[in-house]
Amino acid sequence: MPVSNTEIAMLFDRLADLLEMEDANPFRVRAYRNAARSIGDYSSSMADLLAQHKDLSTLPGIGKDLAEKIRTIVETGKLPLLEEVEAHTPAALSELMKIEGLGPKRVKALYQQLHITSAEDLERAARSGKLRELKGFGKKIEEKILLRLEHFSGLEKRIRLLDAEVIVKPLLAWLQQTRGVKEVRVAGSFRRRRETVGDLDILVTASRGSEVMDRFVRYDQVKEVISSGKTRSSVILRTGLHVDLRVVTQASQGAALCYFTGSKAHNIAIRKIAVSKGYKINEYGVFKNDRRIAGKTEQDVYRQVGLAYIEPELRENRGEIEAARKNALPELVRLEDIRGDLHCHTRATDGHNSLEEMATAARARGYEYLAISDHSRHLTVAHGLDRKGLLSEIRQIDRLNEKLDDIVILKAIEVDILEDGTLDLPDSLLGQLDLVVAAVHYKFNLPRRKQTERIIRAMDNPCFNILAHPTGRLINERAAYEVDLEKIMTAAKERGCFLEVNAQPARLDLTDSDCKLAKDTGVKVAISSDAHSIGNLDYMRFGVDQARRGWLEADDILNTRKEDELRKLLQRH
DNA sequence: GCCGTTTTCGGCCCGACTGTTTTCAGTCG
Repeated sequence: MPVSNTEIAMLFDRLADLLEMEDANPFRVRAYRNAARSIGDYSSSMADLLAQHKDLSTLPGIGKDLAEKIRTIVETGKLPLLEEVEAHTPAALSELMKIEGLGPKRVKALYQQLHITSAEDLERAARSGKLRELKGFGKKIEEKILLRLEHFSGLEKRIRLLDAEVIVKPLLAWLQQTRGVKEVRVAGSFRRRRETVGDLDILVTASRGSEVMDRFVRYDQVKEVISSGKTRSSVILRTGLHVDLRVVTQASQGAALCYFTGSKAHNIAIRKIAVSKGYKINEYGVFKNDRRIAGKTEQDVYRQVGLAYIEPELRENRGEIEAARKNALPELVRLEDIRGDLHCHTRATDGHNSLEEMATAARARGYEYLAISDHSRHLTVAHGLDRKGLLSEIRQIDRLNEKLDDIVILKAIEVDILEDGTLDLPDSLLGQLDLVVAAVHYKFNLPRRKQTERIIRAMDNPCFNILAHPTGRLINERAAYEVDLEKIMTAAKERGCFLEVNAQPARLDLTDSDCKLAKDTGVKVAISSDAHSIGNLDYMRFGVDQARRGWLEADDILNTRKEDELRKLLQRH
């Protein structure tokens, strides 16, 4: 299997950790970290780019040296410089740096003076009171390290956006009730609508002397207070989620919101622009010679550095700044642009509600159409429909459509793509439907080329319209199957097919960068809830968020179309 | 190690909190 971008990024990140311990030039260290991030985020794999003879040094943060190192990694799986460094600085030290409170300097001291290379070594030394004797350490640090070690697994765990929403809601209500508090907002990756969040950044606008900090650390879900100051506090909740709270005054609100929304890479890029114009940006505003010239709103901050306003979902330093400078930012799709849902289930297979209940719920959301796409027979665990079952559902939908006059129920199916690329029901039957959603539900482990061929062969069938959850991944549960998405997107465009952004919070498949790839390829996508109950229809907003992160506009989305336009697009040529 | 609307050399984002210090280094975001 070719070396993945994630693996390359991990090697560079580890190299950065170890170099930091060796007191390497901090800017060189940063260059490796930037490269790791840039590569990890990139939508095409480095291996593919090299196979196509692309010049990697044109990628942001990648110069001649790093391009060559990437080539070596792809060709040999190894990074010689890292191996050289590991000869005198064990790779395991990079793991220790993940423990909160331990950075390069302290880890280096631990290694050089106490020969500690693992979490186990560290725990032993802390228990026997040896840590406090080191210079720069003390009793408190020793205690904290022991506390952190209890829950340290070495893996950073990010939780799904929906789970974060559930956790943050009561906390916001709790903070909102504090005297002197004007506004409470969640910033960070939560506001950028990333599919997972590692921690929560909450920004409170309050008058001076507000008690909000006291109240924050007294919240009954707080397990541990990490730090607590006048403007900034940090806690860990019982769920294990890390929450940072910052308090600012109204005059700084916009600058603070920018600052704490990030991403870090975006902020750094913005601040560099400010510096080149003779300004300084921090969380309190934009300053010229210590005089604040902007900061009340985010719009002010961007305007001051000569940029159009950038939506939070785009703030990843993936080209949005250049686009803002040229006034060429996309006009991102909004939830209100969505006219219907093209993938949902009923009780006929594994859904929880009846056809009529789903229709009523969709109408209540203002939709013009709803496609009922139950499973096909191969998916036995979901009681997939056979010929008879589907015909019965078609008749029921016809009858229901006669009764409804303000929403149209589209006849659809989520048909299995079989191993050989054929569809699970005969064309004569699929031809009677308004649209066909097709999906891979088994044989996830085919080699990349075979999986790609399987899906493209399925698209050759003129009944095929939309490829559901194109990579099959489940966030934090199951990796995507090996597939060449770029090839699939090109094939879909050529054949008049579409890809789905499945809006289930655990799927969000396509990913944000895949959405961008779809846009660049010119293939349109459907944002679909894949609802298995009436409540699930609201997952649509997560799909819209993901699409926005992928730069998609209303025009890039199939289900922003009116019914007649939608039907035209579903006609294969 | 990267990068260029002053630059191919000399810069590289900025502040808060903690603990161990007696004025600041380390870490974090």
